[in-house]
Amino acid sequence: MDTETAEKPDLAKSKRDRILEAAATVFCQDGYTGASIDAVATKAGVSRQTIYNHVGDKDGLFKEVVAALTDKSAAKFLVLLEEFPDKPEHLETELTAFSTRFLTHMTQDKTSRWLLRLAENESGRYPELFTVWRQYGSGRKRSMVAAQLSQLALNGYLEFDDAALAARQYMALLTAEWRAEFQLGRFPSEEECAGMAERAVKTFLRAFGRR
Amino acid sequence: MDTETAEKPDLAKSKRDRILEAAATVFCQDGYTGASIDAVATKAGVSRQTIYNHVGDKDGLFKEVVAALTDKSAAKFLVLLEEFPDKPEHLETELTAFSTRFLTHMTQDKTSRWLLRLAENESGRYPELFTVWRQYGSGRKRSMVAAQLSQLALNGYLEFDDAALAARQYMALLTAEWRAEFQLGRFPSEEECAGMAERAVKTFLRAFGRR
DNA sequence: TTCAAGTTGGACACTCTTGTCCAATTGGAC
DNA sequence: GTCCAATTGGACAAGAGTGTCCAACTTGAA
Repeated sequence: MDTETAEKPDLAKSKRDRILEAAATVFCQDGYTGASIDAVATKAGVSRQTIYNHVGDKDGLFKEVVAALTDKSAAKFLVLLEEFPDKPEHLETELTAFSTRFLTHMTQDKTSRWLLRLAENESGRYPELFTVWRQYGSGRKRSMVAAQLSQLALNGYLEFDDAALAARQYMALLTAEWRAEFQLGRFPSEEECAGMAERAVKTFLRAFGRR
Repeated sequence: MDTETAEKPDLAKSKRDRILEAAATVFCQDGYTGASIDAVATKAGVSRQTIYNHVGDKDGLFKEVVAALTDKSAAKFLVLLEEFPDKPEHLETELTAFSTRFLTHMTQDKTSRWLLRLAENESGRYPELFTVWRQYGSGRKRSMVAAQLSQLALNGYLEFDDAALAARQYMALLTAEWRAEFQLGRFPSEEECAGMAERAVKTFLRAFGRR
């Protein structure tokens, strides 16, 4: 109360979690070089030494953060994917509903946004980071989406030659407006996500829907 | 010859240009915080003091770089846009040809790639940088593309409700594969750009081409 | 030649960061 | 209460970066 830290020590969580969470924020905000261990320490409400005890050095901290975020994000996406429509009654409606949840997750979920930012920003410094992210993160997601789209095609809802390409284009359309407009600090509300998803799905179905 | 600098002092250019060019490279590679004036100086083949004489301080250097890149990129795009098909004989062929050049420019031209990277990475530190870039850079380009697409629609080649949305989705489709696959250091060859452009245009026309 | 402007490299003070060390403190298990 | 491990805060050396100062040097023009 008397200290000036308006941060969120957020007790109840383990020190380790608090460190990783704070580190994710700081890394994403300031980049690898700009991030200071001290900033992480104060944000986590922890002494600097404790961080060194847990993760060794700055590199270790960074890698732990990426690993943790990757796992978390993958788990969440798996849950999300279960709602992908199999044999929809109204394809457009149901695909839009799924897309809305997907986009909301990508844009609002801290984990996903952090990971995306880290992968895009620090890929120069950590080439393997981009590779891993592409393989386990976006790549894995895309191939899962491709599988779902294939099923829809098999069931006669869609028409395309290349499922992987369709999945890529689906995701590009879904994030088109977000990338152009929001990207920076602010991020879209759920209503805005719904609008973007609706417009993306409409175009996607114009291209790939059964004629 | 006897020095170990494998860099490119690139005489003949004015000192100022060499400084800005080197600074662009370093800023994009290492980010704002990670970039050091010394690195810029040696890369430009110039003494550190000279940089301070020209641009004041690090902030000034950064802003000069962004301004220079913005101007350069805008000028190049204007030239490029003149080749956008007005009344094409074969829409798909001609739109693909333009898209190939557009994508090649975006992915291979150092200026564009640097600017895109800077805008995406440093928008946290310089919110107005993202704003300016969106307004004069990507936003301006998109609205020009939208105008061209409107003309095609008016001439009976395309069908859509919202030209701005169509332009956004066009650009998203165009860059879909690049964002997913390349992004990092490596960038696509002209043949790869042609392939990506072809696939993007095909989908775009499936969605918006005259039935 | 002489002058002036630009340039150079080196030295400098200052700040910030990393990573280490350590003595003091805490807090839970027994 | 006692013990033990984790934690804390502070001090510290080493390194890197910024921005300033300045004396020496180029270079082209008057």
